[in-house]
Amino acid sequence: MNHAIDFSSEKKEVSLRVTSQQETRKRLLEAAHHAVANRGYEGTSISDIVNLAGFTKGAFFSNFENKESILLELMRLQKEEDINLLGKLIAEANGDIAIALNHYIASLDERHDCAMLDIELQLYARSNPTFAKSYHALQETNRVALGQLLETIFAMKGKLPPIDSAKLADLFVGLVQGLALQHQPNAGLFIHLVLDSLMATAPVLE
Amino acid sequence: MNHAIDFSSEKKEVSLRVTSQQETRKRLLEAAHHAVANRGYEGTSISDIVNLAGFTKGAFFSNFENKESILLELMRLQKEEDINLLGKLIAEANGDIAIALNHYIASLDERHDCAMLDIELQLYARSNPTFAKSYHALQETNRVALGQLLETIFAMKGKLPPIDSAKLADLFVGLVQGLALQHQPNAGLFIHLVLDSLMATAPVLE
Amino acid sequence: MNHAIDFSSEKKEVSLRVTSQQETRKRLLEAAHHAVANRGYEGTSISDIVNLAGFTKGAFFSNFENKESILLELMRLQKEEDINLLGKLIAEANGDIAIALNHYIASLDERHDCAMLDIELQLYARSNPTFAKSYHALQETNRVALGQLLETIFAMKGKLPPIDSAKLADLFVGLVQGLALQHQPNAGLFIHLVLDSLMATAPVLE
Amino acid sequence: MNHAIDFSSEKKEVSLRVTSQQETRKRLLEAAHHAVANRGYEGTSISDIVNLAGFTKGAFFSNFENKESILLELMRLQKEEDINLLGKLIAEANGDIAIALNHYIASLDERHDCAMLDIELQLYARSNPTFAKSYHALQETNRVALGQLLETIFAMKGKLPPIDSAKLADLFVGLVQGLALQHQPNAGLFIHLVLDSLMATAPVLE
DNA sequence: CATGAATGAGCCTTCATTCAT
DNA sequence: TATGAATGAAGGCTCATTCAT
Repeated sequence: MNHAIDFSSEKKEVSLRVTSQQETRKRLLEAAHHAVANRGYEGTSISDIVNLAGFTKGAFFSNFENKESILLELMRLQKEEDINLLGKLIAEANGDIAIALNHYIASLDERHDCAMLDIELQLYARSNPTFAKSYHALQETNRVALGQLLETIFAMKGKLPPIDSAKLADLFVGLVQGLALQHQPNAGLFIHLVLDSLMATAPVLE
Repeated sequence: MNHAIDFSSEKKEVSLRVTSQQETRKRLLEAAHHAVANRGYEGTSISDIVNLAGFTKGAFFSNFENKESILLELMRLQKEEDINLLGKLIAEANGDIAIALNHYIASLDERHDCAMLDIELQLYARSNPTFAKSYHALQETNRVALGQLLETIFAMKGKLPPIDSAKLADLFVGLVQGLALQHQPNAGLFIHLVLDSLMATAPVLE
Repeated sequence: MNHAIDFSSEKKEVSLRVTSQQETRKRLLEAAHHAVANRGYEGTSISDIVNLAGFTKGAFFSNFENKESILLELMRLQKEEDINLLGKLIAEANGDIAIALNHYIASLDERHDCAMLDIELQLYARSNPTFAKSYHALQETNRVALGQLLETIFAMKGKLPPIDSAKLADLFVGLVQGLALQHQPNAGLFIHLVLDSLMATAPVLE
Repeated sequence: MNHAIDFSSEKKEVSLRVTSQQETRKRLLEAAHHAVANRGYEGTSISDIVNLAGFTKGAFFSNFENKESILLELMRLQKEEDINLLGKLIAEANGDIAIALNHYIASLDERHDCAMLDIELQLYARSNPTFAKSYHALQETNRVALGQLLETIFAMKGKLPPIDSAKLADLFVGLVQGLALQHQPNAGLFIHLVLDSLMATAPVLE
């Protein structure tokens, strides 16, 4: 589920290859994801995106209304993917929720671009109330789901989270983003450490 | 030590007042600090800065070589201030290091602009290796100081940090930045919660 | 002979109906006529035209070589129609040429789009000598016909036009276009007023 | 009062010459006047204007907020000039109003660019209600002044205008613009012809 | 023939930077 | 030193045109 793209493909190959619009759109989104995660929204020009994707500017505007709209789309995909990933990991864990969490944390390291994109989305939301509204609405879904997952894990150990589960999710997300910002190589380890000690010191359930 | 500026001062007053070059420079830096923290580096134009400071573009280029150099200066001041603040709190705590930490955490909420600026500095470092080098060098000093402070606090409770003290500082800083990014109102509380549980579960010293 | 088009027809109906190429071409021309008359040549995009006509861009380029060529065609049709209208009115007037002129003037109000298109054609001719040549050639035919009509009318009142009949036509056309430009609601009245007073003060024939 | 500019000056000379901002603004306005009159508003790019004036695009935006605003300014100047010219001619005529009118008509031939600009302004007003409002407000002043002038001239011959004086002005302006559109070399003559015959056939005053 | 995605030139505009004052 | 007009390189976006389907 890593977003690193193989940008080795040449423009020539691209124009020879039959690219359906869906394919074009997907490639533009991938390129935008990569570029925005690495250079920021303002630091990424539409030229950057289309060059990375192997297209020209016109292709961008055939697929997106304007620069902001690709960020909105990126946000939707990102949040959707986040939620789906969490759901899938829980489902696959077959009841062993701890495994789901382990996998989720492990995936965070592999999805550094996603964390950076999320930071950019958050920053962009400052300057755009409409965008902020969409962002926070989607974020809320994720927050609740993650909160429930964490609460369940606490419960499995017979513990009650020390704070409201949604707030616990906030703390978790904050930690994840802050560590991503530092390119912290030990992010997963740190997160485990924090969660484990929070769990160890949490009050016993009932 | 809050960077909120009083922008109520009128341009007229400014030109009447004799503004030494030092004063001009300081005001430009304050304005830049505020603007960059709130709108990002790319989102802040030199016009924004000089308007906020009550000057014109010429004043900017009389005091700074270019746009990037004001960010470098901002970074130096920011890191210097961070280190000084920590030192001062420790000194003022009169041996009760825990109080120093409490004050430091309490100050984080009041210094949201600083946290946001730090995030911007971190992001800008991505695109500029020279800048990155300066940034990380200064950051390292802070990291070590903070690490030692944390280690001392653990020691006072007879505990050994579960990870290397510098890494503990990384974790701390990551958490602080991540929560700032969210405008998390419970940031201080969350940080205390994490530190307390880490301390509680840490191995006993010796 | 008004060019207002019924744009209520839906795209769906269009694609169900078998549209011969002639039909497609005609609809595109009508749409272009309307759009150019109301928004100007530069202000009308090919998208505007095809949307108005219920087609897509491909249809446009299947029927016209480029954007300019539809204007050329529009010009041909416009001038042809002008001439035919004049001829028809004269024929229908059954010898009473004054009635023909009255009808012609009355028709001007109904053909505001045509007058506006003519203005656009005239303006476009500035920037395109080839186009200008075609335009003026066709215009000349009309000018002569109109001049003869006016001369005949003067003659019926026993008068000689105060200026060369072709120039009289220029004056007439100028007045018509200038009033169209203003969306002058009294255009017909003004034209009659001018013609009548010119006729009243014209020298007696022979 | 002709707007034809000497564009022979080279860019080099310009940058050597001390150009005050007022001078720059004036040159840009002259260039825009010329370009818009000859190529239309849509057909004139900001590049065209600044090249003609011997500046770069940045100079344009240092002097005008955007492309539309230079047109607004052009309109103000144009209408102001129109009104002033009329006023001046009347004043200079020393009671012989007919001379004022003669001069006014004579000036029309020399101010072809102004007539063409006015046509562009009129056309642009179609697509911009705000602009249209300003335009028509200014136009109204001119219309009334011109109407009174015409009425006075009729009165001097002991005649009453056959239509309301403001409408007479509309007719006059319409004729002027229509003839300008054709680049009619005999415009002045035609206008005199029309006015004279209208006057000759007008009802006697009282 | 018609579709509509992609191209690419060109447009309006912003903004860091220069420089004469 | 501070001013602010002018520069010039990008950037976002539009649109006539092409072409595979």
